[in-house]
Amino acid sequence: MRVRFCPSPTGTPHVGLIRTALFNWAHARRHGGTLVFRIEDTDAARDSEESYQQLLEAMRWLGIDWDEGVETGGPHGPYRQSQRSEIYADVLAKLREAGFVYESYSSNEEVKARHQAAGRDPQLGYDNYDRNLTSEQVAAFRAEGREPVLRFRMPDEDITFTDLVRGQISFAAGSTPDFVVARANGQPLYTLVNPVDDALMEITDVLRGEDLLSSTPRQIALYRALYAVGVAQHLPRFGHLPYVMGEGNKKLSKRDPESNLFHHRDRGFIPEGLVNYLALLGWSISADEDVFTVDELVENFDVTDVNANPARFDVKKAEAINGVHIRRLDPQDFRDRLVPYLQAAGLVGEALTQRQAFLLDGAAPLVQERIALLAEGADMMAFLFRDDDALVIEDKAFSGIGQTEEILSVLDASARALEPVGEGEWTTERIEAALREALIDGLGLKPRKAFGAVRSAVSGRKVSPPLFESMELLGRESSLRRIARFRDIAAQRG
RNA sequence: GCCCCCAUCGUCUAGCGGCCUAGGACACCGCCCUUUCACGGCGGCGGCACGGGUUCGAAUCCCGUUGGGGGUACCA
Repeated sequence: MRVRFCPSPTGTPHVGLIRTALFNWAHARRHGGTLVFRIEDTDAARDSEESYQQLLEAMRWLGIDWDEGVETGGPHGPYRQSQRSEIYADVLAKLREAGFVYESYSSNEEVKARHQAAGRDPQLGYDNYDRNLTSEQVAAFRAEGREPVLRFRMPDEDITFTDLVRGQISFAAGSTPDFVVARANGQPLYTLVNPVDDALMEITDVLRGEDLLSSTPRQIALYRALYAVGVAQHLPRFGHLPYVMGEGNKKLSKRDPESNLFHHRDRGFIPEGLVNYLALLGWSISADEDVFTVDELVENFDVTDVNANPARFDVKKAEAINGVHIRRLDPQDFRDRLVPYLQAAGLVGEALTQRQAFLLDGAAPLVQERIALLAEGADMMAFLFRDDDALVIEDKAFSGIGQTEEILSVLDASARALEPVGEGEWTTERIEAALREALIDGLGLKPRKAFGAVRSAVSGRKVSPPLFESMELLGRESSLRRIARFRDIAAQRG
């Protein structure tokens, strides 16, 4: 089995595209097949090197590896279509010689005019007019300086195939007009190049987006012609994967940030989580479980189980799945993965200082259970990395912790209780005991209220990692200092 | 217009003629746990688009309707 993923490098990687890559990969891996990674850059106006690099980055980040193709090479290279011009010219010559392809001089306007003159719907596509031009007509067009495109002559027969995900699909003879395979300047188009390379690279299974479903009859007809001229050995199987939708009933747009794979990475999705979620778009591993590993995906994936209907990308669910995978991470691994997010947030530099490493080591286990995205984790522990006096106190930190008077008394009692706790005994247990005695027993407060003010003082927020643990990490001096500072701010606030 | 695809809770799905008074997950709403937020546990809300067939029996098969999507390029 030989499978391929062949994106054209336009724009930043779209989650729908990556899902296609993932399914192709899973399909190949499941059956011990070969995955070919080819780049379809035949449209110089739209393709970019940057996009190509992003494609590589996306694949590597998610662990979608390929056996043959760009960067890795293989027996059927080159794998960038922009470097395969001679091959296409050669195939085109064979096709012309065998009469499968002909010169077409009609402009769109002329086609439309002919439809109108004949009383047909002008919206109809190409009318196959140039199929049998006489040599005089050709000479006349040439004399006008017109350059012909090359069209493929569609056979006059129904085309039926069995789609791996949709079952049997038929297109009636005549429903697909002759199509252009090469521009007037000789440049071959996707319509030619895609099946030609699939044939040359001996692809057996074509898994692609639903948007290409209606071009399949052209593909199959061309394949038969390629077979006739000795370029193709056999027709591949086709499977058309459903769309990934956005809000409403629209295909997830490239302009929608959610369509951007890297947007999700930046927010803190981990490959394990995103792969899991992406696989859930159109496929499921079982009736009552939807969290699984890549290995489980490979073990269980079957294209014929893929749903034919489009799936909406649900960020909430994606995050929930990601959260489960984050919790499954080995603590050390989780800690390490947080670093880039701490850096992106400007909380730490290129290399961690000893103090920063200490804080991260201590805080990572505290946040691992409570987040769904890595960026959330960095954000939640941000207060530890700030200077005491630079800590931002959020407005919300004042809500739900009582009136000013009450806040001050809680803070004063806390400070009094904590002062006697020495540097050497500054542990979670001692801090909790001291605070409980002073606030719960002493002031008779409910825990919820009692620790709220201290939390706000220490973290500047209403929500934080566990308080006593956080204070131990922060240290005695910082903790007391923050309590004092918050007291001042609260007093001033009135 | 024409061609093609699709149709189960709000969302992703299980279901391939009886196991379905339709199962799970996310979201949402309660409750429990609890130093906040989470996690975890328990419970709730909520769906087979419609109409005809076929069959002893239909979410499942067939036809139609409606609705959605895609194609109809010298883009891929």
